[in-house]
Amino acid sequence: MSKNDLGRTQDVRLGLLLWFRIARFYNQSNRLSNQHVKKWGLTIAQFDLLVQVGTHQPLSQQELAEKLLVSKGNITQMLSKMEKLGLIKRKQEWRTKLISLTTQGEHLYEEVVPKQELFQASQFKTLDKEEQKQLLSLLKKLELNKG
Amino acid sequence: MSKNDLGRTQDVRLGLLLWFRIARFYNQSNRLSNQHVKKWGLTIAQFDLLVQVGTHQPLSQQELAEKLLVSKGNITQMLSKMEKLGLIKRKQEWRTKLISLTTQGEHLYEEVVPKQELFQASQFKTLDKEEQKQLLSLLKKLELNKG
DNA sequence: AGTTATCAGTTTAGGTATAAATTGATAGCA
DNA sequence: TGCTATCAATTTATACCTAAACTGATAACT
Repeated sequence: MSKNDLGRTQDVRLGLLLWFRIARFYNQSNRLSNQHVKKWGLTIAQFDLLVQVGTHQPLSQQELAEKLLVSKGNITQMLSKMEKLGLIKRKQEWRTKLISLTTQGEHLYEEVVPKQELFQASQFKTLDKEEQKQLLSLLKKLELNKG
Repeated sequence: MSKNDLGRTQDVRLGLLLWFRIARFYNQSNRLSNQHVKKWGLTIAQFDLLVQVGTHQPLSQQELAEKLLVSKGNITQMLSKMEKLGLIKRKQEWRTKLISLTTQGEHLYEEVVPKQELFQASQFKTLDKEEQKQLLSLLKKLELNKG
């Protein structure tokens, strides 16, 4: 194995380690968050949807899918469920359906969102403010990958 | 709002931003990886399982669940599928079942794993080596949260 | 031997997600 | 008017994942 190959192998290993750490943190954090919002009968996916609708209402299903980074099909399914739960409502407007919170949805929003956000943020408490900023800037740089 | 509250609000916001960035990167990376391993008829979950079995065989389903950070029930389901595909085999050994790759599984492993690992690692290419190490150390610190 | 605890794996029920094909409505042009 | 493009949302088929209850086998103690 040449010196160059060795270098590349180590780069791959570092990349894999990074990937593994991120996946591990993400999954664990998700599990914890799920347990947390269960108190209000919600799942994390439903909570995220509640936040986006509450923050940007009214908005189309298309927009919602983009904000939540999921497929349109997924949105259709989740909205059906949350419509049944009485948390959101759909209103046909030309070709699109505008989504907004019901009164009940608004109440839940006010009740849960601040608490869950606090909880979410607390998962980074082992890092001080400087480290958090550093992490954020590295993550931003990572996203340049997209194009 | 007091000066103190303002500070706390900003901490929460930073935490939320971090969470959002990580989720975004994780989901996107997963999607891309899924597209990549599809060439070999695999999904990312199946690929991950293939890697763990290939690296640690023979191992029990319990151990496999721990390595992959998923539930035992999930392992049961995935193994049934991959057994049908002829990639892995189970062997009852006392109370546990020992999992290992079939010949076909071995072949696929040799074929796919190096390529996919290269692909996985390449997702961090917008960071230089120093930045990658920095990111890794921040992520490690994050994991202390667990206990 | 008989009772109880423990533990690996399975089952069940339900939530989340995708890709790909389809529907149905609007828009724009021949 | 009629044809075609387009586009939001839905449907379909499939995969992943969990929590919680259950099964069945071994261990371990009296």
